[in-house]
Amino acid sequence: MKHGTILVIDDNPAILTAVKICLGGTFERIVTQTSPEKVLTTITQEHPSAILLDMNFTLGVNSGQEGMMWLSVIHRKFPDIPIVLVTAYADVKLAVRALKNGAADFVTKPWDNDELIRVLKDAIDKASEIIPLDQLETEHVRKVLNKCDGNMKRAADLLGISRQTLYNKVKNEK
Amino acid sequence: MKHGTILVIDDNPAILTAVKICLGGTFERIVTQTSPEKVLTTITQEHPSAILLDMNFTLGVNSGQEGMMWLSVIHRKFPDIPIVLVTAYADVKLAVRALKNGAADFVTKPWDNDELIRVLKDAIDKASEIIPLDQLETEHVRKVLNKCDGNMKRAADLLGISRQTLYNKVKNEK
DNA sequence: CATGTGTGTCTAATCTTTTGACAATCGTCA
DNA sequence: TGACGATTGTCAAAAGATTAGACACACATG
Repeated sequence: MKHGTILVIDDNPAILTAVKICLGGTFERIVTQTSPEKVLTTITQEHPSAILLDMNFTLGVNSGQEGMMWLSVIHRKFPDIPIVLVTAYADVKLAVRALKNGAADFVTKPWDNDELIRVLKDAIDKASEIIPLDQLETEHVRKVLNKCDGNMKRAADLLGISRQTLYNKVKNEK
Repeated sequence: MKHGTILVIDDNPAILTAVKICLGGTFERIVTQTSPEKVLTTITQEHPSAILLDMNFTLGVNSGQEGMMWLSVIHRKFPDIPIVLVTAYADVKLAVRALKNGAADFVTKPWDNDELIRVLKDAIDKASEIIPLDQLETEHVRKVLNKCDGNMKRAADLLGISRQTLYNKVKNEK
């Protein structure tokens, strides 16, 4: 089964062509763009399942700052769309910062085609996981209870529920 | 105010000494260990607020596999303790894999002392954030509703609640 | 235009949460 | 040790949320 639309942003048309060929067999639709300027509009129109974003657009500037900035802009506006960053200038600090800023993954040029496909698929799969409300609640309750060393009164306060409610929840989940 | 205990694991005693001096002024207690073998026991005893974990322990093996393996082991057992990885062999792929496996951050040797302190503080702060239950719920509901393009029936199904309940929730949160 | 799907609304029964209370337990500090 | 403060386990009654089921209505699609 083919996975949704991928939006690819890179200032090099040759790269865009290569990506289209590489991803065309796996994904339903590949939308490309050579500049990130209008990216928010494109996203609204195309509803991509994932975004592949290059990090350098100004000739001679290879710091990745631009990519990082667009990552933030897109991620703030569309937190549910996974963004995979791409750069030719591998840099550990940059990669770490990107992931901590919400990037789904970080790939260096030149990439391995199969790897790129896998990375995008993984990112989409992860982003489309849906957790039932009660499971989310149970997990969070356990976590907070842990942080409070089992002190139910304090945990209940922090969770914003009454002590008895927390008491019942942990009793039922056991 | 001094932040809790830091557990540092590195096979080089000189590094451990340097870390102790570097972190001693900022954190309450620095516990060190030259091998990750007994780390789970140490964690149970010391309840560290964060862990600083070197990635290479076998002489001549610098792939970082060992650190990655211990990251997984510790993270599975203590998902609430932030783990900062340290390596002398900077490698983008490795850093990305580490963060995706649950590492809180990734630092390369030689590090900047102030940066190391900041990274650990950030990691601890982030890990000790506690979100009230209703906020968590509201955010998750919005996210799922988004993914379902506003289709309440489907969203309610996926969330494991009735359509009416979801209807009331979104009405109240508006 | 007929059909299927989802919305907005209502009701009555059921379950959950809350507030407040009280004795029992636990740690700690004098 | 003894007293104190904080937390737990438990209960009850009132208030609130969730549920299934129903029904008319809107809306897209064939």
